[in-house]
Amino acid sequence: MLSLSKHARPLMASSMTDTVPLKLFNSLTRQLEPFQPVHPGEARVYTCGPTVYNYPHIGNMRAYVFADVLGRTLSFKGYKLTHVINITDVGHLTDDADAGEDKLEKAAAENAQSIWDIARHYTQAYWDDVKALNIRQPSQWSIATDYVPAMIEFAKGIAAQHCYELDSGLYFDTSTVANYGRLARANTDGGESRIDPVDGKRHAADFAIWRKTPPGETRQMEWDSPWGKGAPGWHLECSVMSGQLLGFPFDIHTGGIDHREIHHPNEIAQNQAFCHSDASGANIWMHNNFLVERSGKMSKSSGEFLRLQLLVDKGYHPLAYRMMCLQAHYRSELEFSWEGLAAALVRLKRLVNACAVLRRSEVYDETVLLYQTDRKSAIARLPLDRRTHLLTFDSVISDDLSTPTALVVLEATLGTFGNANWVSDAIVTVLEMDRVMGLGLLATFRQDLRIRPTSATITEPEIGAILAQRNEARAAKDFAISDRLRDELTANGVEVMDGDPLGWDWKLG
RNA sequence: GGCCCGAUGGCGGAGUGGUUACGUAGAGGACUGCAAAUCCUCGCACGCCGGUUCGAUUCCGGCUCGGGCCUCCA
Repeated sequence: MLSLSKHARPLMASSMTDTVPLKLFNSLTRQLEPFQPVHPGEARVYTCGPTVYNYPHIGNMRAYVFADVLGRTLSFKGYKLTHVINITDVGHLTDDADAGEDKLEKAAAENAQSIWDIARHYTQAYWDDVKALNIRQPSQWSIATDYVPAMIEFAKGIAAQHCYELDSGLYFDTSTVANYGRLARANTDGGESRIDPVDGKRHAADFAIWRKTPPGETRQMEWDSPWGKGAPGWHLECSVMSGQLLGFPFDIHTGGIDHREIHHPNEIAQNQAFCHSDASGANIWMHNNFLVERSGKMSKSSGEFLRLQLLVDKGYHPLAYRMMCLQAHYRSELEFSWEGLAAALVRLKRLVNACAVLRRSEVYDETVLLYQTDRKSAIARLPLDRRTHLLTFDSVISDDLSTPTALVVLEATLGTFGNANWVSDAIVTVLEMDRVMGLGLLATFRQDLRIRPTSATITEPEIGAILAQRNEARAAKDFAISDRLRDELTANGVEVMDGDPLGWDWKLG
């Protein structure tokens, strides 16, 4: 049992207007920093989104669960959140050199479809996963191809002072900005590259701002520009969309830790050039660590990879994966295993089970209504000792989004609501905490978590019929028949649970 | 070759200069016709070698192993 008092703040400071300061780890400084909004009372966040040339794997989705928890926390802390996630539907290369093939063009060629159809299809697949993981809709999805004219304007603005043109495109000279690569802490001079550099580049780290279509070729996605027909370099889009939609400087830029080394340093260089400033464009840069899998299934290039739908096919509710993500800190690597996913599902089931007691209360509807219409007064009505739990939760989540400990606080808090008179307090507390965790604890029923594995052959009506027969046999104390029927269900992957309102569940693994 | 990170119980994963979360799995008990579900209780760990210290899993150094980035990648 976690010691709640260890995290609790003195009640003296317990007015909800005086919340714990939010501290976040800034990759730029590699330390925790208090969140101080650029615009008072507001939080503007930009998240590097997916490239839609393939299905997202669950490792990709960890980044958006993280960004979601960040956004939810900012809302929880009372900031007016503007969150932008981009959809990259252009500008990814498959080859080593900057002049290589575009991943979308390649996918279109392999599938004999229009590149635009491919992008639409995988964008929808991504949005399906977003929804299934209870990731909140951002204020805006920015689609890269909608911003190509803006990208060209941006490039024109920095071209003279910071760029040079080669046959293959317009390149950014990284020596023209101060402290290039400081985010990555990379020594850009040392070492030998394993990659053949593009001929003519002034520095190995220089990158494409505009990629020209090779002479004689025509691409499905290409635009006219002062540097000829072609497509924008993929670093350009994030600078343009974040700057246009959030304004420089904005508060927080998030992405996977892989972006810390190349993409974000390049984005920062572009921002510096555009703003004529040494500032990076965002006050805080945050990076989530990877989901790792020992057999390397997390790499798309290896062919088969773990999709959220595969988890569902095997009988795991998507929120079990969200739970799995929340159990680890976003800056730690997280090891994926089916055993670990099963553990997360069981934990989620038990939490939902505990919350089901609250939902059956006669004060449930009115309490939820009160919370939804006037959240602040619903919280203000909590007795002081009850409100302390929320302060504890606040201090934990405000400590660089410590979701693993926040989960423990949530569970420990639920455990203290033993008295029937505290049900409405418990409901308000759970609603408030789940606002951040996003597990849908009071929106999900136990039966929602009972996902039919695709391998199951027996149908739900058949299960119901057998269970009815079994109950008859049990009533007649004919346990031989009763046990035979249960064995039959077990053989079909069904677990019978007599003392559980649900009655039965699919067996996993 | 360069840069960076990690190593905690069966598995996952927090955290800490001294009393070492939590989940899941496992054990015992309650309940059950018997199980399961549920509830209660309980084991189980800090990679190796040195150093600093009264005391190190926690700080420092070395080693081993693992991972990431250097090319698109969450």
